[in-house]
Amino acid sequence: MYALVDCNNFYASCERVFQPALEGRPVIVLSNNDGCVVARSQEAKDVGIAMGEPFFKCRERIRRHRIAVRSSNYTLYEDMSRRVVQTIMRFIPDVEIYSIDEVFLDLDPLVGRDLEALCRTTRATVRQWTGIPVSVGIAPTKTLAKLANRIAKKTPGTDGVYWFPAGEAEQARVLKSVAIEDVWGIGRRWSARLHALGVRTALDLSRMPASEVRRGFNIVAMHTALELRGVPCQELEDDPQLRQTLVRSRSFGRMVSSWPELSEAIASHAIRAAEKLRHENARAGHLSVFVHTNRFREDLPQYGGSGSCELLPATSTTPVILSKALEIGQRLWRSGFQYKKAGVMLSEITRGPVQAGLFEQRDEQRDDRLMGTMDRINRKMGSGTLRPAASSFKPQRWAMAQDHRSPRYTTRWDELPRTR
DNA sequence: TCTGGGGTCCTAGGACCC
DNA sequence: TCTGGGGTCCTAGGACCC
Repeated sequence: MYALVDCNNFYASCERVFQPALEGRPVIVLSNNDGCVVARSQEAKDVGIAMGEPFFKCRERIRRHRIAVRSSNYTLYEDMSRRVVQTIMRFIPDVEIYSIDEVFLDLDPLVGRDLEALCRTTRATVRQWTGIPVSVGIAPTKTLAKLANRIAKKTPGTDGVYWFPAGEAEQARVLKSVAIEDVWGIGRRWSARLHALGVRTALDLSRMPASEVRRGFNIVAMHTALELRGVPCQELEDDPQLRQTLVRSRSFGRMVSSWPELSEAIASHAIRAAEKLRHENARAGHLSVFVHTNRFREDLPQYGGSGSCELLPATSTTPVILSKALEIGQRLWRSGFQYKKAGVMLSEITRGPVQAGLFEQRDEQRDDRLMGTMDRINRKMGSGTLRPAASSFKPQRWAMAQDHRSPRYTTRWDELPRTR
């Protein structure tokens, strides 16, 4: 048996924990750069603010409905997420952290106990200790736990916890109530194709022959269909694997065209990517860099490109990654374009011993000591205290717009919440 | 004027091997 | 008229997720 715990309107709920005056009011949270709406309180959903809607297109409705607007504050959300998981683990220790606001739980080791009561206690405690409301779905497969969670959220009588029923007739009734596009793993494209085949609900998909799903779509879709029938195809992944890629990229607050400005943006992404890599105790064997213009500005000339190189030996040393990223960036840069976005991607990520390069001159142990020292100083004195000169020292034109950010209440001494 | 960022997995096809 | 059989690796593109 699996449970899925999903935080309700997570980012909006985080904002409310520290500003209770927002309770009962519509709240939205914007993406990086204050570009799009990425989270909405129930009240904001009710007045028709869509997920992913560009901010500038809903300004009028925001004013009319007195919607509270926040820039995204990932420092706060990540810390709140950690607190929610820790609280859950007090009750149910076998967890898979699926996303910033979702956790799968393995209930099998607790069999014999009153699982529903346990889930209700967990839910109430998370609310009490962190302030975050969550919903819980319980079912024999992950796909059904997702579906059950959705029902827990939408059905007032469930009080936030829903157990997928055991009886066949009852199961069919529930599956029939879920539209195919609301099934986990079925996106827009596949929904359209399934509709064309007359498959409109979760029940319809569960009744399709597995071989037909396999042939018409792929093995992932087949697993989804089987899981809807109660056949588990995905296990709990409680041992986090090493990531495969690490990307740092941003749209610019304003477009830039000069190489010095573009290079600063690339430099800051390379620096942050290398830091993140070291934080995960890993190294990368491949680096790529991309830049592109604003695709929405059809009146302007468009250009985009990417380039890459091997990192041999695999490394997490900032100066190495930075200088190679800038070399690639310089090759990509063309004058006469207005750039909107740049990014750096690290891949072939490994941990542990690395294959040395035959002709490499660098002293890697010295590099590691230097980076370790730099990271420790930055941890103690504040991020960016020590940094390469290639990054900028002043707020720049390309810096991210973030006009509505709340304080980092839980991670900065000078931003602690105050009672008055 | 303003349009996010970060991930995973699968498949098909081409290049190459013996 | 008929033109082998069995593999691996890489990449691009397409799907999905939050």
